[in-house]
Amino acid sequence: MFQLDLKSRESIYEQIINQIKELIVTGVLKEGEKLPSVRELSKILTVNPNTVQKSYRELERQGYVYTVAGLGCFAASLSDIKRDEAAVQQLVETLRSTLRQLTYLGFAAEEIRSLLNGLLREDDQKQGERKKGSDLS
Amino acid sequence: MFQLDLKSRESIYEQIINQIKELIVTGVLKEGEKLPSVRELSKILTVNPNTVQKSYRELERQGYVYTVAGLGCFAASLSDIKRDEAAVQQLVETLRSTLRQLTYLGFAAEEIRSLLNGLLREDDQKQGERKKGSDLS
Amino acid sequence: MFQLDLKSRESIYEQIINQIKELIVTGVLKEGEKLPSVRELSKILTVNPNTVQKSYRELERQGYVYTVAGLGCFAASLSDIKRDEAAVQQLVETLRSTLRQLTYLGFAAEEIRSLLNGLLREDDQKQGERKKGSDLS
Amino acid sequence: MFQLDLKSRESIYEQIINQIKELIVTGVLKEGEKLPSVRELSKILTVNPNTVQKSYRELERQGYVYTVAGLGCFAASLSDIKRDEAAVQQLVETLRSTLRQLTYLGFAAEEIRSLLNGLLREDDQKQGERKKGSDLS
DNA sequence: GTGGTCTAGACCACT
DNA sequence: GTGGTCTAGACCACA
Repeated sequence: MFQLDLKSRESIYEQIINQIKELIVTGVLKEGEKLPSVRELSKILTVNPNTVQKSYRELERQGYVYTVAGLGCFAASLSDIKRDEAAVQQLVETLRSTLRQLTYLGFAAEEIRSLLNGLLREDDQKQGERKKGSDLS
Repeated sequence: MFQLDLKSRESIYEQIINQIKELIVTGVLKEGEKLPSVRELSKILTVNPNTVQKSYRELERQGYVYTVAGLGCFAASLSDIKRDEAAVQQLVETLRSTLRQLTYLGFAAEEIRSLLNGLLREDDQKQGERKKGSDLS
Repeated sequence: MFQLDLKSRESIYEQIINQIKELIVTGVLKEGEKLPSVRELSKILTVNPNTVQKSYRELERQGYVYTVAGLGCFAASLSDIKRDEAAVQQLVETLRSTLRQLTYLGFAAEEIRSLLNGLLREDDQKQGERKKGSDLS
Repeated sequence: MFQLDLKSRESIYEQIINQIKELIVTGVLKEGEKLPSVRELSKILTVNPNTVQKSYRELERQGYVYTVAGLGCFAASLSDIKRDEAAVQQLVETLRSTLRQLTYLGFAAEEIRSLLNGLLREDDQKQGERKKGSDLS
């Protein structure tokens, strides 16, 4: 279910967050479904419960899950996910910066475009979209 | 010359690196031109000299500048910039992750494509390219 | 009869307590009327019987209901409700804190006053008071 | 500078958050001013550094402070404070619930109104407002 | 059993 | 020095 990479520069709790987001967004974890308990998941991943806890709290803050003390943590409805404008802006800023770094490294505009198209196609497949994603234009 | 944002999540030395890279790649700092000394720049930015030092070291490692002991630090030729494969891989990974985050937030493939096209156009203009960049496809 | 919100931050047993208090204070549950048994209510709400049990105990402690062994739990007279000074102090403290939070968020005194007047009017209506509640002054 | 009440039902990190909010909103901590470091404050309060850390992170998330790794934590501009709609809604819900509890305890509408007016006057004084706060109407 | 909070350490990158 | 992350425990209230 989970794949942690301890060597990654992404911190453990961020990896947990992202993997759970993926499970929820792709519909593997359906609305109302219970997530493993903090202690369970911490054992599965052989990480400290506090680390899992931190991930769950952040997921709740962003609206991906809701928590009932004494019962557990449950997947929220996709419509509950908060499209926090500040968060979006930060992602866009990251994109902008990363793209710039690539041009600094000598990538031509064409190379970047084909690279991005590759990445977008990956995503399309992962989302299991039937309709073919249109090209950037 | 410089705009540091202390409130940014990006560390100070990274901001310095990126801004100098920008100056070099856009041709504002021409090949062989001298950069301000570590002490000068640290005063200008009211930043710890160690921080500037670290930035210069990293810039040299990546081939953007070269250092002549006793003389200072100079902009290198654009052709000297090392296209470090590891660095590229990391950037691609960042792109992949960021794009995924956007889909988690409910952005449709269409929205992301148009967002990226916008960012690429920005870059095109910044690079001062005459020919219009083609769209992603 | 009951509306539990599992996603609420309020614990389940508190929600039960408050909803029963509401039924009693508004006269829906009249003096001497029997409440559903712990088991019944726990089934209705699909909640752990211990949770309902805890709510009933607390309601009894506060004088809202009385229990007759072997018969069940009954709504008490409104005059039996204990105006527990400690509880009142705690509620006042909560009010104080909440109002302060609002000022921290930049709410002007005016805004808070009009907000409160709105809430008080809601209450007036719920209580079915004929005479119009006077404004805060 | 700080007054922690270990016996309070409010958790330690929440108390820290609220006291710092107060210092910032009342202008005791001015924009750009440095807060005590996590370790410093933890020693002053004889609490664990992690507890202070948790408070600082939450304050940053809400826009009250900004953080520069390696430098410290600084008071943000009052205009940066995020008036998160969800947070406001929750506060209003708390108010509504608390007011209802009071009526359950037998408080008449008039009693509650005079209680609230008392609390609002406290706030007015604390804010050091010159102009007399108008009454609720 | 569950999550929530807290302590007491440790290591890392950045200034 | 600073904040950020993580581990290894503990205690509490709630279900």
